[in-house]
Amino acid sequence: MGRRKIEMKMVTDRSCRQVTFSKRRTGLFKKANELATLCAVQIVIVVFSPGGKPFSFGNPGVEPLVDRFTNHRDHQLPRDNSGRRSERLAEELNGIQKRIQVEKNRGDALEKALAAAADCLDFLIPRAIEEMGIEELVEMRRRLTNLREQLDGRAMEMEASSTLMLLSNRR
Amino acid sequence: MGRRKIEMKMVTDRSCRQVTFSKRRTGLFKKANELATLCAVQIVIVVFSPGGKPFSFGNPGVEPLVDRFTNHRDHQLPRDNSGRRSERLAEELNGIQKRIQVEKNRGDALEKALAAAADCLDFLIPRAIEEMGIEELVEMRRRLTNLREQLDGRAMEMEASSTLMLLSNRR
DNA sequence: TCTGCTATTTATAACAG
DNA sequence: TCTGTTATAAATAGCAG
Repeated sequence: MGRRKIEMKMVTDRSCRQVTFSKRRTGLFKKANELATLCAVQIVIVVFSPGGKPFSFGNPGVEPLVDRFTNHRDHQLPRDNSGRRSERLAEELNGIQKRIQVEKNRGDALEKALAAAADCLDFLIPRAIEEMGIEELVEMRRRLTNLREQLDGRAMEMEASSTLMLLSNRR
Repeated sequence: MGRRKIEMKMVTDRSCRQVTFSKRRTGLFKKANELATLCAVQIVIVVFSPGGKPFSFGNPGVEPLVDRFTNHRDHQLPRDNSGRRSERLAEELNGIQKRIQVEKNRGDALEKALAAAADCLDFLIPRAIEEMGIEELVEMRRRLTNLREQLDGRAMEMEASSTLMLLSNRR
């Protein structure tokens, strides 16, 4: 899909990897947005960057990042190419807009993460958690611990179905 | 990306929508898998089909659905097109294989869901849950309840950032 | 309804600034 | 390090069976 075909294994160069991550993350979120739009379905994605920073996409939720970044060419920051009276003013404005954009992005990302968390919550803990007593919490802990052990061990491949069956009954 | 360009709005025909969903979901999961492989990052996707069925992809986790379903063409069910001695036998076999396939699909789907759940778990509850004491569990419940209330009300749009800030500090 | 086939559109790897 | 461009690889819309 680029100038040449690439091997499907980890990109060794840090810098290239970061670039690849950014581009492909954008592409993935765009695809997710299209899927959500075309098929009217709910979707959530959470991905951690090579640096460990979380990025997320969710639908429904606020307008997807993708669109925001794809369609708003006219929101470009002012260039210092015309009148000179505005030079300093423009610079200041530039700074302010940048900060606003940063905050906006942060808010969007976190909101998406929250939506993701909530969806996961629904998945893991089907019924109202606020009604749980201590005993149930303990039981939940046991269940989650179990789940984690199963996963960490990766030894579950063979008996997956039985374990999974149990889990499935919770939905 | 197909024979002709399509409008980015909900596909009105039910049948077409289902097909589009299946194809694009596969594509999305493949992209996600590539991103995870190329950049060595964790990722989780949960999407609900038009029919409301959950599909999920997670890395790390067990082998992706995509590969499993993409590569096993040879597992097709037998057709009743040849010898007649085997007619009844074939029918029976057919039934059995169908049941196996159903169970396999079910297992695969659940396995995926499990992986997704585990990833979400990491997201919500960063440190080892098995070490949590009762007090911490209670605190966790409080936090989760809070989260749910925020979401259910959807009244959070404006003050999202503050709430979200809290969540973000957990990473 | 599901699987496979291509004409096309879309995503992106390598570059360039 | 970020942003934009372009040649090319990859995804997929509409069909066909």
